[in-house]
Amino acid sequence: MFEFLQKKINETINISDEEFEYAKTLFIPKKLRKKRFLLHDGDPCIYTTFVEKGLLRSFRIDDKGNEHILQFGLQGWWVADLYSFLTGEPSEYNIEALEDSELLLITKPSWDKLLHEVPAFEHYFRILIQNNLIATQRRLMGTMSSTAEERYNKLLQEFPDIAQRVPQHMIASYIGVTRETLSRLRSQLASGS
Amino acid sequence: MFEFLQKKINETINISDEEFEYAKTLFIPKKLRKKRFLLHDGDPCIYTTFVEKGLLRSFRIDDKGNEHILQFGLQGWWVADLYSFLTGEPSEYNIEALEDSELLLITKPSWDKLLHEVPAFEHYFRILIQNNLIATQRRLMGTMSSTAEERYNKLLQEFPDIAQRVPQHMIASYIGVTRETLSRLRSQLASGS
DNA sequence: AAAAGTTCGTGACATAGGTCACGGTCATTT
DNA sequence: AAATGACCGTGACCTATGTCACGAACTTTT
Repeated sequence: MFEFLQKKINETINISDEEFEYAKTLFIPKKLRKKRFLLHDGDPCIYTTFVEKGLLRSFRIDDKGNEHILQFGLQGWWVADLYSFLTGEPSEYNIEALEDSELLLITKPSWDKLLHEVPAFEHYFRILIQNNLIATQRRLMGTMSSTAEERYNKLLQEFPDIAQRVPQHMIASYIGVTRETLSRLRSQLASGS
Repeated sequence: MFEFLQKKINETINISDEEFEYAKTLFIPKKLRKKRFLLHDGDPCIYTTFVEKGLLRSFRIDDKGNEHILQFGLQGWWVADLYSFLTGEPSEYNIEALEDSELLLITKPSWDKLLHEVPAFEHYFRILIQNNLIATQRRLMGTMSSTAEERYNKLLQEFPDIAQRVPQHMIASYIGVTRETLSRLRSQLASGS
């Protein structure tokens, strides 16, 4: 159950076996079936989640009822609504399993404890968040300077198998267009080249 | 020269006077006059910058020659191209002073030293980056779900005096529209309400 | 196997925002 | 004081993308 977490953490920091054994006691394993929700908007996001297996998505529903995907959570990724997790405020996001998934949950109090008692974890999460910030900044600049087609290609490059694993309308809502626009774009790409 | 830095840091963490005195030795004070560049794209971003006074902007120029502003750096803010700073790769961003500014620069080696030797700074930067990530995620979702007018109003709300301090075309390139669109939007707002 | 829901394509049309071009004002430089 | 360049508004037109509507294929449920 903890294999992937250990592997991922060891990619960035060095921790002793005892430290990892301690960390393990703070996580709550959970299986989540496809189409089930881990978080509904309006509720506070009380866990940060590590994806051991499966696939999650976090998304927002805007005033007009349109979905916008913030993140796909593949194996080895962390998923949460950070703001709600840190403040306890109601979340504006939903988190849903797109495949049967195996998750490791950690609550805010446990997370605080972990970061405080094992400084290597503070270091680990700093780097994790840092990389996430870089990626999010890139995506932001991409939405401002690239066409839908360029954003689509960039997504396929980053997540080569995502197009096979999730429905097209979710890909559309990740790159920030309607499903119709993506559909036309794809048929152009198929014929054009 | 270090008043604002100390104030800002004390807002999030508790550090002793000795720790701050040590930190001070790692920063390089620099005055940068209006329109001067701290970083040109193509060069590596060798400093992370704290704005003691003045105003910076970091921006990218895309393939078509259009500018896109990633960040306005007001007093008390940190500015850098994080990716380039961390990896040493050439930056795709420019950093320019929009007003005569007083800055505190820290190099990557000094920054690493600081975070390693004073754990409170690791904690401080984790929280800083975390808040930055939350803000960037919000801006990303905003560009996908809001109109140009909504994004403009949101910017004015967040930085009430920015409209007086920077030219309109930079505000346009921050919210992701052309200067013409912003100009029309503003004249609508002026007449409409 | 039938029914219901989900996914995807596509046509007709609407619209927000981009592009190009011009002119006027103001600040900065010489 | 003249000249140059930055800044901003605005008209005419263009284009990418959104909206609405319909139908077909496929999947899941009963």
